[in-house]
Amino acid sequence: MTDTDDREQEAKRHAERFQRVREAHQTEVAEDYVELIARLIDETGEARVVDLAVWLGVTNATVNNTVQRLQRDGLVTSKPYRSIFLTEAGRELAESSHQRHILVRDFLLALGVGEETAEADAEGIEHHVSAETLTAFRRHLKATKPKKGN
Amino acid sequence: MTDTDDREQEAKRHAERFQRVREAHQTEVAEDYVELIARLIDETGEARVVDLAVWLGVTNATVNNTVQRLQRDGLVTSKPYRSIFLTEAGRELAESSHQRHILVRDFLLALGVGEETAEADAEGIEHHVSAETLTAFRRHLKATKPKKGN
DNA sequence: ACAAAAAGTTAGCCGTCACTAACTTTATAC
DNA sequence: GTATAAAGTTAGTGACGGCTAACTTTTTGT
Repeated sequence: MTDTDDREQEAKRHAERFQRVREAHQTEVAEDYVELIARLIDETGEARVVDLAVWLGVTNATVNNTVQRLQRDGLVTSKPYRSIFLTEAGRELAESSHQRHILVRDFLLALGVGEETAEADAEGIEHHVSAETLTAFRRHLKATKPKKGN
Repeated sequence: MTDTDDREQEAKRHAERFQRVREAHQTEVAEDYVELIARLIDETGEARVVDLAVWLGVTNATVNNTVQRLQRDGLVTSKPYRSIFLTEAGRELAESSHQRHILVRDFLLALGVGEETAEADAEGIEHHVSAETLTAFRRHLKATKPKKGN
């Protein structure tokens, strides 16, 4: 029954891929929030609920809920009616998410995708790119981009 | 106050990107299901709840709920205790999802990403790739892949 | 300094997508 | 042809991520 075994193995691998996608979904929101919080702090000095709401296109109430979850999960700290800060873990997650984001975006740009589309697609894609694929992106950028240094 | 206006515009664009990602999320599950249903029908003659459950790595009960939603949304038909069929709309969605899936996968393979990683990443990425980016992927494949017909 | 506006919070709601447990229906194996 | 196994269904639960409405706190403008 090697055929059956093969089929079962394939189903198993298929299922594992889907489980990985589901897991990625659970961290997406957290990554988007900390990335934006880091940016707002960097550019404006602080991250407020109302700014996150505007930049994410959701209501204040939604931001509040999410920030509480992030706090529960040790990514941010905030006291009532005050602005939001990143913990060390939050800062690290923000930094790695940001690096990945710009790599994906730059890769799409290098492929000839337009600015706004690259930015938009990167937002969705970045959460689903493995380390191996990121490496491939980097390799491609190095191979094609060097406009000056060649 | 052009600075403020610029900032507002940027925030607005940012928010729109996130809204697009959120919309994509709502269709992801539907796409994964119809794609798999089409495949199972093609390869085994029918799509049963238990097979979907195994291939997706979820329980029968979860598949049942989702299939009912898909039926409500006009993508599949099924009678109690019987196998699942695609509607015309479901078939079309399955076909376009499949095309997109193999394009993304082949693109990753062409970049030098390994088989299993390409397959896994494609599963997550495919739902977030715009038509423009797909075109860029196709262009890249044509430019690099032509092993025979050149 | 105080009224009005802005920001933040809380409560309650809803849909999605998971789960388990208990049940019914269909298929299978004598 | 009936008992058992497999498949499918239903009911109830829970987390997440969104919403509105009502409320409180802070900020702002005069």
